[in-house]
Amino acid sequence: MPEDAGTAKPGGVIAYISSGSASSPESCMSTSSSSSSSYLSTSPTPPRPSLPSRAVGMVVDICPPFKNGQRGHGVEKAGRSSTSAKSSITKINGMVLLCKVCGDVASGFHYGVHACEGCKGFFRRSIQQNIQYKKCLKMENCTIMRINRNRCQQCRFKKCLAVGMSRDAVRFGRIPKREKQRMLLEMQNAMNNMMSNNSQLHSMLHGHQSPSLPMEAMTSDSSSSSSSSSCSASDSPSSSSPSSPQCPQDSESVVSMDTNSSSASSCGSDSGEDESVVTVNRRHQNAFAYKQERSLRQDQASPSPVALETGCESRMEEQQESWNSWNNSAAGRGFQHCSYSNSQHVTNSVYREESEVYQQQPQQQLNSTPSCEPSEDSQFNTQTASSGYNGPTHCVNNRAHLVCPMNTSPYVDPTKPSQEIWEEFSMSFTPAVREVVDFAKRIPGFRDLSEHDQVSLLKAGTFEVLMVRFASLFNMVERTVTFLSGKRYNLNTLRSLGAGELLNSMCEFSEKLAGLRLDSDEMSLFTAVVLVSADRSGIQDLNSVEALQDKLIRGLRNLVMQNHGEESATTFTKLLLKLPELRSLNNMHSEELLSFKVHP
Amino acid sequence: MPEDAGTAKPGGVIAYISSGSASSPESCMSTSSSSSSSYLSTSPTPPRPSLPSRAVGMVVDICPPFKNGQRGHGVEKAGRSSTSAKSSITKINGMVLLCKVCGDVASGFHYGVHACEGCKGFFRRSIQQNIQYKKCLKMENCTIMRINRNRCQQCRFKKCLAVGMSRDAVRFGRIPKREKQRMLLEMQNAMNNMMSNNSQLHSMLHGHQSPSLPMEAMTSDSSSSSSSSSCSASDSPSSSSPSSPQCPQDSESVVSMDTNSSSASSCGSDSGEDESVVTVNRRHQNAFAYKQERSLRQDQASPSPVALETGCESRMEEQQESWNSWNNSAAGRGFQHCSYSNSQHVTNSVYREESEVYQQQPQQQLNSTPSCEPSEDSQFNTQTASSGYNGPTHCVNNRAHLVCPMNTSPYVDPTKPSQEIWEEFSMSFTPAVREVVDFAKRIPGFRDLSEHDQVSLLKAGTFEVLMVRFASLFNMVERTVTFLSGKRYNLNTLRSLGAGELLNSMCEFSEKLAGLRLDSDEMSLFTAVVLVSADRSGIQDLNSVEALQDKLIRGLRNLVMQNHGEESATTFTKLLLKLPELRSLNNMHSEELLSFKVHP
DNA sequence: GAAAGAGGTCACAAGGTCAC
DNA sequence: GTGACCTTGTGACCTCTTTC
Ligand SMILES: [Zn+2]
Ligand SMILES: [Zn+2]
Ligand SMILES: [Zn+2]
Ligand SMILES: [Zn+2]
Repeated sequence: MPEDAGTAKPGGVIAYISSGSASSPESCMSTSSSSSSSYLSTSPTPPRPSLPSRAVGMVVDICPPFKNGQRGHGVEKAGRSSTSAKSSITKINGMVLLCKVCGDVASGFHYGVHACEGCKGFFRRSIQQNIQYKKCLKMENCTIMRINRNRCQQCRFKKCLAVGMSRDAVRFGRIPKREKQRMLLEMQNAMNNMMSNNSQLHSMLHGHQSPSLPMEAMTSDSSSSSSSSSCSASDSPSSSSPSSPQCPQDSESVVSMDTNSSSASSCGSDSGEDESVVTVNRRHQNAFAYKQERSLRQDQASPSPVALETGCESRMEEQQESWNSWNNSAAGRGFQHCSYSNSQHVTNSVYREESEVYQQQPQQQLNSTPSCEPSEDSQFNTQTASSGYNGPTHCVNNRAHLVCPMNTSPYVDPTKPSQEIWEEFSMSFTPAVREVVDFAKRIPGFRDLSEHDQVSLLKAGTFEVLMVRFASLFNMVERTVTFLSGKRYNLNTLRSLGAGELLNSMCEFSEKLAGLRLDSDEMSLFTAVVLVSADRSGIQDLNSVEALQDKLIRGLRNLVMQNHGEESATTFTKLLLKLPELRSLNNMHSEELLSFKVHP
Repeated sequence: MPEDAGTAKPGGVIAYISSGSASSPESCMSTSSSSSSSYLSTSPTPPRPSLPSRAVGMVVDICPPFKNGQRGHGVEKAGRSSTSAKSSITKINGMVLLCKVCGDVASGFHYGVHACEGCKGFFRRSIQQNIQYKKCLKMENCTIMRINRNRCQQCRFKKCLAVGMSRDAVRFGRIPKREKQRMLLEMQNAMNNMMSNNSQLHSMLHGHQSPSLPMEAMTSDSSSSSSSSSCSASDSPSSSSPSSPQCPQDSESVVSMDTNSSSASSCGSDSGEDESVVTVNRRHQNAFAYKQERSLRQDQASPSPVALETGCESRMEEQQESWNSWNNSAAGRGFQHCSYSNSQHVTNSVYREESEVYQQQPQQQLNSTPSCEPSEDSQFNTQTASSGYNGPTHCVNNRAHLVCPMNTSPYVDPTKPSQEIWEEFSMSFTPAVREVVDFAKRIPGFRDLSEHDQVSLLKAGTFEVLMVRFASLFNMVERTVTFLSGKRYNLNTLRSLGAGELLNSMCEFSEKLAGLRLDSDEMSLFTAVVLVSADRSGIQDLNSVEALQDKLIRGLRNLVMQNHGEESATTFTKLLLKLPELRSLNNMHSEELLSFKVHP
């Protein structure tokens, strides 16, 4: 049903504002729009400038019981006069109202109907000047949607009338309270129905950003009649052409894709100077809290700020430190996801597999030597929090950032508050971090470094160690990535969820590393080398670190020389060359993490 | 991508319009460049009729925020109504937008993309009549530029689609404020990218000179409008207010070499945005705040290119290309400039010196051999900072960022507009970058890589190469650093000027590198290895790069084995271990550079 | 007074035109 | 065909009016 967007009947629709979406109010719009458009035609995403970003999380349709002529809804407008002056959007209790004519975000109740500024203006002009529009070039039944509303004036006007716009349907003045109340109830009802009826859809909706889309799909209104067909043929001369390029996969296009999506939105709201990551997190939460216009549920007092606080307490310090280092990375560039909306989405169930994979493969690697081996299963099977979320959504959501194998799943429930997501992620990877710390402790000589330097190395090197240690999660033969939950996901799926260049680089790296065919001892030693070769800024006793590095490297060389026969020299060299690659991955990773934090 | 901004994501190019007289002489360094037109394009640059004479010089970025609450428009069209009015040119805040398809001056946002009248018309015709163009005579990958856009319709149309033109992406009506805001930010971002040293690599590869000088662009703007308006208040606590010069003294401010970002202040212009400032605490000391903005999907895919119409008229066809690629970088962040006005300070003019020094000395070095030893002569009179600079103070000036040996002097005249400072810096290091490019071209096999990959490697590796090549500028025995001007500065002096951890790390690195006692051949080969070992994200043909790396490494190993007797193995290993260190330095450097850009 | 919509305004873009 | 101009809308904002 959603698929054939064609049928749209934007009826009273409601879009829910999910606070979760982007911390920054504005930013979000981007993603959503793309996704939305796409489902329709493959066509490129039409920009949705007008939609205030914070809008939308999901859209719900409401079908207002009364037909237009009626008045009344309780509503609030995003004050434009207000400081921030978001554009004026009409919402009710956090739900965004959509234009009944075209599905764009409504700016109010105009001429008896919730309509967008465009349709309002169009209608005004139409009636003021009594314009006779040129005849429709098609069958006089064009579907009117935001992206194509200007293509056929006759049909647009017709639609305006059809949905009830009329000069005498105007309602002036403030909305009576009763009216408002009633409306609210109605909406809530509608929402509930939807949710219960179609949970799947619901989750998909949550994944979407664009309001209009979904709703159209679901709109059950019988009313409009016209609809459907439209999109297709007529409009789309475009579809044929423009559309296609959209989902290009060639490198070039990929680039652009990223870009597109990444439009920057500014986020700096405040001045904070040097605050630690912790603070950052806190801020985000606040931001969210602020935004959560709707969800009642998440209001709980401020949750614990830092992700790390979640599970384990022991050794937190160090871990915390390492987090900091990750977080500190350079600039975060917003990275993006392209939404290939249309593409088929696969439910991941298909890829669902046993988790043994994860547990075993990797295990061996660090094991042999000093390794840590987490207590098998339990540790890694952290939560299932997400389990409930089946959302097969193809729709890329903002949080795609967390498409990380250290997470339990690449899918994110958009309805979840950001901090919760982070916490889960944190819980998921924390055991691994601890593993690294334990591993480090077992590296002969590591404990002899000053505590400060141990911490510094861990901070700088944890990611790199994890990368090596979990390289086997990236299976380039099957083109899948195994997450900590044990599930495997296809690369393409992950990409469609927002994974970008970092994923590619990691795969690249893993493949090459695997190609060196190290045995477990070598791998352990190499991992140790990786750790002590981590970025040294901040190290106090450089010589000691260097000495340790030297020692380990010699050991590694001997080991390699011993095991790899003729290729030994080459293999050793190649191993060393993995170090700068790891450093690069580390940087990319840091940026993305940071990016997530900035824009959860 | 990780490293510097330069990565690829289509962004927009920006050019600054310095209307009127080609006043800024300096900026025109491009002029000279133009003369050295590319060997590529044989034909002289065609005049640019359509472009208002003041056309572009280089592209760069942009600027300062205009005030918003006001009516000020971010985007203005050159009045067409006015008599002379050349065609309508869309500019934002003084920056000309360039056509995303061909690079000509854009006349507006057409079909979802900033495009020129030509491309707009072409696209319209194409979709209206659903024209099937004749097949491309070449490889269907013609580069579309203003001068040749009519040569291959198929490719032109393809490019149109590729950049996102589509009927579905049409945007009518006035540009939403937030949209404008966003564009501005993007431009800023683009500018920042440009600023990054990698910039003009592409053209250099072609033998061109870099078009521009970075930032003049922002100049006027900043001055004109109150610009950074917002910086103010909330955001940046202290430093921001231009009027009140401050001299931050906190230890924090003293951080990095290039940057001293500490007092970063974000200038979020308006509250409405969903901006959030993230403050990151990096490596203990350096704290900088930056705002990252990312919108998931914005409408127009990437920011549109803009051209600065400076006075100089060099044309940028090809350069445009490179710009595009640079700008493509991740769009995610939006930076703002805050004008810091610092107080006291001295014009560095005093320190200005001939550049011959740089030009010659260094020159030889990479040519045959790598090392450079600036020292020696009289040229290098170690001059102490104190000389003309009255405030050797510990008072770190905000711009301490540019305390970089690639500059001519660590002192910065605070009264100088930020862009001018950058320009000078740019002029200072550009030759060195060119040197790197030339060096790269001479690496056997490098030219066999695809152009894209050559550029990618250069983008990622230029800093690292420079670091190796100029390592000798760091004299750890005497504890001095020789700047490109030939002058030497004491480490402590530099620290007092704001250099921080990066400087330490660089010294560290240089010392260790020197300890390996490589001869010039080894150094050259090592430098080549460094380049081909640069971060590979974005590389298209990984295998080729790897093969080249392999070849060079073997060569290096042989050479080392031959020269270093017993220590050879160790030396070689140590050399390889320098690679990750370089990567780290590169990251730190990028961050600081970025930081400078963010908070000049 | 505050909220909320009708109408007005005018920055901007789609399309059409017609010398090249 | 091209693309500089022109004409005709469009729609983001704003002001003015009505209603609570
Ligand atoms: Zn509408
Ligand atoms: Zn129609
Ligand atoms: Zn063009
Ligand atoms: Zn062609």
